[in-house]
Amino acid sequence: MIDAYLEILDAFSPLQEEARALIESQITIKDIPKGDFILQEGSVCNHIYFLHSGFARQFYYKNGKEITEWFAASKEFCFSIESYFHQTPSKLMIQTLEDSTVIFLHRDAYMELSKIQSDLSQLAIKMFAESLVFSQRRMEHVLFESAKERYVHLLETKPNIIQKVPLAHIASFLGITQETLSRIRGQL
Amino acid sequence: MIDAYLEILDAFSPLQEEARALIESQITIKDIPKGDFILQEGSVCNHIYFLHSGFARQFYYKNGKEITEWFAASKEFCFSIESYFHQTPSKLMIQTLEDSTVIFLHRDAYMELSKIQSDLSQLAIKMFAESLVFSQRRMEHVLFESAKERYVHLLETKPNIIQKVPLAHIASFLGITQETLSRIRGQL
DNA sequence: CTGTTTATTTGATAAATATCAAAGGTTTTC
DNA sequence: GAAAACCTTTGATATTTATCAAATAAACAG
Repeated sequence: MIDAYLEILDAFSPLQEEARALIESQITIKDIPKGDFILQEGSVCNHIYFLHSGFARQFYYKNGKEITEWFAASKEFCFSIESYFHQTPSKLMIQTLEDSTVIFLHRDAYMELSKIQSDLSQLAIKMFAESLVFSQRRMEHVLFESAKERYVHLLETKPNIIQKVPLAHIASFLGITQETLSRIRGQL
Repeated sequence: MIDAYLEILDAFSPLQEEARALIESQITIKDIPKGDFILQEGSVCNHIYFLHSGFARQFYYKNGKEITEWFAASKEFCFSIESYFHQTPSKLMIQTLEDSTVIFLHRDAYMELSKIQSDLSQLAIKMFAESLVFSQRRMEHVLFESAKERYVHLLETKPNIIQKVPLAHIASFLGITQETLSRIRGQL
């Protein structure tokens, strides 16, 4: 399990033996049943989470409504960007939608180690850079595409999400109401 | 001029003498007259730009229309995230709106130095992390606020931009038409 | 199974914003 | 300082999406 994890990290940025050993020393693995929270509202996000298996949803409350920010599928990462970097209580919650196995990489330990092991700092740079590019692209979609185009785009790039997740969650992720999404579906 | 620049970097993440000297060895300074491009469409973004003085606009073409992505005021940074990280031709252009003095920090040199000098890698992590938080916040505004709320927010947080920049540029940044923005202004 | 909760669809209407067209204002330029 | 270029406002109308209300459909618990 840990090997697969290290391989995925290595694909972001190459890791030598020493870096791998340091990461291994700073992770914990937990089984989290369906419906439980990986990250709860109000607690500080002190880890980067990796879903070895399972599926999770990241969401928060805005004017009393649940807003889905994104999903994490098997072999993907998630964390609360703002809470992690600013060390503030998280508005974001991360909840499993299936029984999941999650690898926790501890922030402070990692930060310290990244100061003395450059493979680790290069990995962090690469991961945050990719998140930035992703965030940037999503912004373009939200600004310039209609609800229908955004839905079709999600359908094409992440069909598994649409199968697994209730329509209301997808609608809030797309920034539209569930009624509108239902009508869009009807047109396709 | 370089001292002020190093101070601003240092405020992101502390830099020792060695790190400062390495940065100093990798920067170039250029005066760029009003209307000239700091980054042209199609070229690869190989630097992080810092406006020592002046003012610039970042924009790209979408369906034949200019879309303003953001501005860089005096003492601020800019670059094309996607071109810089993926080393692809830039869709984004950065054009000065006033005579400007710009400090160029070279990417490859910086990346190499950051492998051997941890202050530099920590600085990169901090800067990209801040960009991520910023990008995240902007996403929330775009998803949940009306055109009017977004304009008021910009007015409150960056009044200088609204003074300096033609309405059409602000409208495209906000993701609305200039007619709508003009009507919003009329209501305030 | 069968009732109960939860998720999805449908309908009627309202609000926000875009689009197209044109009229006024400002600057810039020679 | 007049013409040209550019920027901003205004008006009429169309489109997209939200909102409120209700009807189905699907999933779930006992």
